[in-house]
Amino acid sequence: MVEQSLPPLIVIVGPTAVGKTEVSLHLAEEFDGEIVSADSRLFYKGMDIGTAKPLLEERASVPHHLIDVSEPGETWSLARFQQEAAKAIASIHAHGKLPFLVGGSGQYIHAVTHGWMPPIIPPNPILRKELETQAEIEGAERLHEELNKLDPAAAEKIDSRNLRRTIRALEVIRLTGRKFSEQRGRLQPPYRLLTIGLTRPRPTLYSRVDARIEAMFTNGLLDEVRGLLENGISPDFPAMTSIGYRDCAAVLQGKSTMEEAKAQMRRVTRVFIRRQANWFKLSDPTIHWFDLEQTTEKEIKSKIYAFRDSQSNEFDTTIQTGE
RNA sequence: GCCGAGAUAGCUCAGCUGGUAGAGCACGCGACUGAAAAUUGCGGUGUCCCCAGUUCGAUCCUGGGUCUCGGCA
Repeated sequence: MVEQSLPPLIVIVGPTAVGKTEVSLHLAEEFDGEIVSADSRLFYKGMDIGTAKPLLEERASVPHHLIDVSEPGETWSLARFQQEAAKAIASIHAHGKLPFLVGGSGQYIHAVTHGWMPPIIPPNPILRKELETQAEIEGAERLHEELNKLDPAAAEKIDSRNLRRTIRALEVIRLTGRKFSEQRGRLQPPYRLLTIGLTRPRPTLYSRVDARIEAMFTNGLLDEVRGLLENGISPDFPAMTSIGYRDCAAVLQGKSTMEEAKAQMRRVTRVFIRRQANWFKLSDPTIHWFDLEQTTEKEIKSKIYAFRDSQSNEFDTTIQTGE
């Protein structure tokens, strides 16, 4: 059996503020594991409070990967994450440890667990800017029509006003001369997977978020943002689209109040939680869900023990499921 | 107590000369293959404060009541 030779990977997913950090730390300790972060906001140095980054003390007990690995001015991407994550996982396997891929960035997790092979065309900022300008003048729909002529299959899958995705598709087509829809590949992931989903009832999640936002401010979120701005981190950088940072920048500039910032953060975080649920669905048969309001870590651990000792793919339905 | 304004979706409010109602936000559901904590599509919701009257028909007009807000006492 080919599958039996595949190295194991534990994936831990769930919405923001569900408690992934705490649980995954305990699990990694229990199983002598290391954590690979699958969170698009934890790469950046100096963005700690607003991103709810695991504390240094927490990271001391278990090795962490892909946290604090770049400056806030850098732009990450799906492909870069995929490569870095694969590297980190491989090195963990190489020294005989169990890797835990932990995070809430749905697209990034999927890329790993579903073996996505995005088109190999890197972003072209100049072309993107050009297309953005064109969209401003002629409207996003016009670009979408253009895409529809070049690649109807891609256009059908992208909402006509979704400029981001329309531009990416056009970018790939222009730079390769081939259709975008024909350049998205998919392989079997090279791991034996166990995906664990952590959840809590929405109302609980929402009130945890509210409490967390309050704590962020007491812990100095405004100072953190002030520091970033003073270091020349422009609010335009992708890293600054992290929830709360621009809101805090507005407070610092006297454009809004702290209460307004908090309220905005509460709203946006709730919307974020709902969007995350689109990637991690309770109905997904490949995810083993645990409601942290009513399960103990012991139950999760025994699931992982069973997985680790079984050596088979019985836990992993990803392989069988086509889509 | 008097005068004025108001009472419509969970919230803030819109509703032309009477034909049982709508926008934003919230909330729910979806898409996502090198910017993803990004970007984006779809959706439901209502004793139109209560009672009576006029009318073929009242959220809208008339009378009464209740409550809220402001001003004056």
